[in-house]
Order: sequence, then C-alpha cells, then structure tokens
Amino acid sequence: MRPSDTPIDTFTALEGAVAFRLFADKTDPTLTVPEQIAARIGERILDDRMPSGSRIGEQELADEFSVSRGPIREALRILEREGLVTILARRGAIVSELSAAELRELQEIRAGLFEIVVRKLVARSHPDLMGLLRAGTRRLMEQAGMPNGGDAYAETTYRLLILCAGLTGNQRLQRMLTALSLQTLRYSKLGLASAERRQRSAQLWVQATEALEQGDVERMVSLTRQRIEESGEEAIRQLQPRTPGTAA
Amino acid sequence: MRPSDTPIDTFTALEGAVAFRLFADKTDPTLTVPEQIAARIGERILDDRMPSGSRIGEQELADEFSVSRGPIREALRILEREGLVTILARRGAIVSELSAAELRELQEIRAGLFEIVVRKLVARSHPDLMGLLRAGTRRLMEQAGMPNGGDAYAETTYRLLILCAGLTGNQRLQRMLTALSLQTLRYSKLGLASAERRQRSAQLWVQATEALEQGDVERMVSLTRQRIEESGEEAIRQLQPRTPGTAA
DNA sequence: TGGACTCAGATTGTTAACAATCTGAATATC
DNA sequence: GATATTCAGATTGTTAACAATCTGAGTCCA
Repeated sequence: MRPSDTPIDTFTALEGAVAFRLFADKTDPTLTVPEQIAARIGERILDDRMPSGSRIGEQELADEFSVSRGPIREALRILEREGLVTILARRGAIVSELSAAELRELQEIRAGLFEIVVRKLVARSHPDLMGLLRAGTRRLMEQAGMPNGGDAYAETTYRLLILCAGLTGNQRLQRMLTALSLQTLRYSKLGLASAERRQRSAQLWVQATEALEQGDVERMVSLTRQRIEESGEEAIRQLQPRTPGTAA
Repeated sequence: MRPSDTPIDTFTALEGAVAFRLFADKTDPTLTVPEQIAARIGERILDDRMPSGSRIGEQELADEFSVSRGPIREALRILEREGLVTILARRGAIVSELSAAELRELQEIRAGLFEIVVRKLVARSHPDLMGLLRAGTRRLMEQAGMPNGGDAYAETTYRLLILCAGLTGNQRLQRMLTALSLQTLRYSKLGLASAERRQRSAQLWVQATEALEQGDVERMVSLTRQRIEESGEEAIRQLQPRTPGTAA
C-alpha cells in the first residue's frame, strides 16, 4: 500500500505501462504455444542460462516442453527474428554470438537511433523528457555503487532508453530500439560489471542530462554516443580472455 | 562489350556488387527450399502481383510449389521477418499493409538512419560519397522525366540509399536500411508515380548533394528528411481514394 | 605422422494425417 | 428488420514417421 502523498517519479510512472521485452509475458494464455515457448527460451538466453554459442537441439526442447518439434521450430524462428538465436541451414540453431565488429555495429546503430529519439523530443519540447531523464539518472546513480549491480544497472539503462523512445510516439522506432538493445543487453552487463565502469557510465548520463537542461543537444548526443561506445569497448575487452590462442 | 575507355560512374561501379534485396537470388541452389520460396513470393509482393492485404493460403502455395505446408510456413516466417507478410495467429498470413501512421513511422526511421549514414561518411570524409551522390542524382534526373517511370525512379532511390549505407562499412546498418526500404518501396512507387513528383524529388536530391558539396551537412540532412517526408505524404494521398466511406 | 575417406549415429528437413480453430452463410430469435 | 446462434466447410496448428543431411570418430593410405 503506497501512501497517496508519496510522489512517483516519471521513470516509475512510465515503467509500469511498457512491455520491455519484445516477446510477451510467457504466461499470457492468449499467446500461441510457440510464442510462449519462445518467451521462455528467450529468458534463458538473456540471463545467460543458455550462453552465447551454445547449440539448441530441437528434440531436447520438444521433450522438455512436451510438444513436438514443429512448435519448437516456430519458436526458434521467432527468436531468430529477435536476434537472440542464429539458425544455420541444416546445422541447427545456436544462441546468437556477437563478434567485436558486430557489437560495434549494433552500438553505433543504437546510439544513432537514440540520437533520433532525443532530437525529435527536443524539437517538440516533450514535457516528460527532462523528468524522465532526471528520474532515470537518479536511479542509475543509486545502482552504480551497489556491489554486483551490473545486471540491475544495465537493465535500468535499457529501460530508460526504451521509455525515452516511447515518448516519441513512434512505436516502430521503440520496437527497433528494444530489439537492438535486447541483443546487446548481455554484452552491456559484461561491460558494466565493475562499479568503476558504472560510475563512469552514470557520470556520462548525468552530464548528458545537464547538457540537455542547458539546451545543448549536440553535447547531449555526443556524450551519449561516447557512453554507449565506452561500455561496448569495455564489453569487448571482457570478451577477449574467452578467445583461445593467447593463454599464458 | 563495353569499350575500355568508357568511364563508369561510382553508382554503376558499386551497383554490381550489392544484393539489393534481403532475400537472396531465388535460383541460388545453395539456398534452402523455404528461402527460395520466400524469395519468389517476396518478388510477387514487391511488384504488386500480390497486393497489400490479400490473404495467403498455405495449401494454395504448397500446391503451386509442389511442396507440403511445412516449408511454406517457414517461407512465410522469413517474409514476416522482412516485414512483407503479417502473420495473424490462427488466422493465417496476409501481405503486409501499412496504415498512414505506420508509413510515417517508417519514413521517419528511414530518414533518421540515412542521417546516421551521412553524418558518419562526412565525419570520415569518405572518398566515394560525393561521386556516388553525383552519379546517383544524375541517373535520377534522367529517370524523373520518363513517362511511367515511377517504379524505375523509386528503385534507383532505393539502390542509392543502400549504396550510401554500404559505404559506412556497417553491414547491420545497411541491412536494416534495406529491410525498411523494402517495406516502403511499394508506397514510394505510389508517391512517385507522377512525373511532377519525381521532378520535385530529384530537385531535392540535387539540392542536398549541392549542400554537401558546400560542407553544409545540416542542410543536406534537412533536405533529405523533407524529401522522404514529402514522398511519404504523397503516397498516403494516393492511398486515400482506396479507403471506402467518402465516395461521391 | 598427416591427410583423405568411410560410415554409423545424431540431427534437421519434409510429409501427410489428424486436431483445433476460425469464417461466413443460413437460420433462429426478439 | 436487426441481432444472436448454429454449424459445416475451410484453414491453421500439431503430431509422428520418414527422408536427407551433417558430424565426428575411426580407418585407410601415402
């Protein structure tokens, strides 16, 4: 029971109304069976229970979900479309794996799309933008210092990005940014695993918000681009040790 | 046999090396059967043999391609992913149909992505950008005046956009712009059906190219945004008469 | 020792039958 | 006459068996 006099910030207010994952609630009974299965598999991919590159056998999943291979194949196609699964013709499906180059490409596009969002909202001086950014950065600063807070922090930046996109009213744009961010989320968590990186990220968020408060859109856009690039590069650095060949 | 002393413009030079449609050559034997079928169905959608909104029966296609319904379903999923087909749960597939609002959303994103492309190429002063734009606009001016040249003109703008995206080296960005442009292509053809509209469009292309020659990126971006918006609005106007309710 | 070849097991691709659901026309009801 | 109901036909969803393909261990050969 929330007392009626407790103020709710813009982030919290908008948060409740948005479906943050492209695939829907996995218990929603109006969904088709393949959609529900895709949602459950997607969840495992996102929380790393099914790590990047691991093979996905159709029969194994069919047995687990007590269903034949047909619906499993449909589910895998759905996940392929979301970018979480890669289907190799006649060689089965694997959990999608991004190379450093592919991650950089994605980050560049995400930054670009967010730039579109910000420019549009500023041009129309959307009334909720500053409130959302202030509430979002406040939450990010809280989470930046928490030990082992990488996942929570990365998910908050993910939500904040999507909520901003939602303010534009362009649903397609919001869905695209959601889809791309879902693909990079696992890597963002890697790049934001250390409290130092989170502090740095939060600092850039705050500076970007301040820039916007002063009407300096170019600086906001530039800081955002820098922030996304930095966390991507950190993720790539974290990824390197996994590459075989240069062991001590 | 092209004489060796005939100069080849940048547009022509780059054109040959690019797959302009997301789905591959429908006769490529290395493709899976569903991919080949998707390519053939996609072709029909793009040239309006299967118009927007028309139902797609699985059995009908299965009979035509001498295959069972399984591969047809896979093909439809591929086309759904490209945005050309909409699958309604338990109610079958239809050729995707964009509302005016959805078309505006798409055009806004296309303009935004192209803006990302241009800004990146300018920032790195890519050596082929101006040559490509000059050759492309020259070709557009030629096609603008041709009678019944709407389809050819729209396809040239489509190719020009994708070739520019290719110069960035960001393959994912190029694929996304290709996918979105494929979805709007049918509508662009509508919006560019009259020679007057094509002249106007070509004029904006030329002005944008000139702006870039003078180093004015903001003007280039603004003119491009305007051009895409105008042709979208013209397409929406052409679409209105099809809507029932206000007949004379 | 290095590399090509073979083949059995496992896995994906396809099929045809069956089950569940939807559509729309004919009918019933108010 | 307008709205709700019923129901048969058509269509999509699912299944299990069969076909085609791939993988990798073992073998053969230079």
